[in-house]
Amino acid sequence: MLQVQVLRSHTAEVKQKLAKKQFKQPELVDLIISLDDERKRLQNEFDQTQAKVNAASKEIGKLMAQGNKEAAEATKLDVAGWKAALEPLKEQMVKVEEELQAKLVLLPNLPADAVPEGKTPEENVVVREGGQKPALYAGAVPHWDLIKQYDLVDFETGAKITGSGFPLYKGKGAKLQRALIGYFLDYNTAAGYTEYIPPYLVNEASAFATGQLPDKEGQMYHATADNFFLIPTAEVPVTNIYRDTIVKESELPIKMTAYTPCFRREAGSFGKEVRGLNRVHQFDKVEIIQLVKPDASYAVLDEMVLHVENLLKALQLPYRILRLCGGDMGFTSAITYDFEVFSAAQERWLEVSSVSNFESYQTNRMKCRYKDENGKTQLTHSLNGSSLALPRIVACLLENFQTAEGIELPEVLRPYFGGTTIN
RNA sequence: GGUGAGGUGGAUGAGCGGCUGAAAUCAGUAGUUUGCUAAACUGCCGUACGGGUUACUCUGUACCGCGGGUUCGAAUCCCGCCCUCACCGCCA
Repeated sequence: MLQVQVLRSHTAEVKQKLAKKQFKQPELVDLIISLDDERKRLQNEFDQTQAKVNAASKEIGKLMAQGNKEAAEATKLDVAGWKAALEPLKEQMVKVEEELQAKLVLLPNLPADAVPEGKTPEENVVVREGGQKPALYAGAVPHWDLIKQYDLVDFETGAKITGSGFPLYKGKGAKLQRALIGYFLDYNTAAGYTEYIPPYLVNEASAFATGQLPDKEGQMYHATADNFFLIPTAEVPVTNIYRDTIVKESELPIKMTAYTPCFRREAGSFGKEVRGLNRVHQFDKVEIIQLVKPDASYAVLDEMVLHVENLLKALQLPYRILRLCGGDMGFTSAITYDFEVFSAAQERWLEVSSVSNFESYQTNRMKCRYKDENGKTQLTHSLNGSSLALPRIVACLLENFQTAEGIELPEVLRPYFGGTTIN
């Protein structure tokens, strides 16, 4: 979340940036500042009264030790009076603080200057394209047909076991998943990312820290008996490794990668858009995450974009990189690049990665800080990106590399797949 | 799941109603000295939110797993919860 201090010192600028993100309640900023004023006032009054109580309590101890019982009893009466005053103060303080917090989490992150103006996905800006769109042979079909033809994924049985959107990978389909995960992780660790296998369920505090709560609970599966949430992305458990920590400056940047299944309820959409592997409730993804010094975060963002781009190049997939406009960005992000690959048989661009800089928005919630060279404690910046999400990569691989004889996998995957062709 | 023990600052670990925001040791850090692939000595060394100054300093409050309670006063007593460890049970 945003820091109240920033709202205070750059009020007009904050409102202007919120508008770029299509945020419609600029008056919240003023409300938050006035709530914070009230909070300070109450705390000041509370602290001063509490200080009197503390001083008197010490005095009582001394008087008792001297055997001056009368004076001690008299002082107790004073204390009783102050304590009576403290109670309503405390109540108000808690109330104001809760309200302040409740309002503060409603403010999305501020967009970076480089973020284009715009409301809808149509206004996203294509930064660059790469790779070659393949010329498919005459018999080419969409991936859902290929999946049937080669018996790679059994959606019907997945639906029987759980529900629609829970694919059952099978045979070479399952092996391809494993190959991709292995390749992606090796690619990431070679670039200096430390591999993790995190828990796939998280508690409320973790879901809050990365911004899934309070307002995206509808997106997550909720294990109510224990109040755990199934992770929608590895970002949640992995970023939370550093919740409530102060790291040394020398430890930065912290680079982490993890494969996890991801669970998303994705309520409300259907049809061709979600056919086959285009959109599912459970999917596999390898994520990269960095915690860095604030002044480094934009260079790191570029580095991560390049990292993902090179991965797509290695897979020989036609791709394009979009800079999302203010209205299409996520709530917690300061700037986001989406990566799309061209699924040749569907003739559609499919999103396979999203790389974002969150600046200090997540780390402020998480209380992830570092000590700078002056010994001052500062928030780190956090970034993450998919490297990569599997289902749409699979869809694209199947469609783009199909031949009459089978699917000829790109070079880099062959050692992991243990073969060259799906047939 | 059952039983028992325990959760104190970066680590180990003392304190078990007021002198404790917290001993000691280690680690860290700044310096002094001797000198050499290091040792000795000295200082500093938690976080958050305030006040005041806004440069350093100064000052208030809160925090000893979390939340409540008792008390003039709680790390210290009581209750609930969470977590860790050990043993048993069950199990991939």
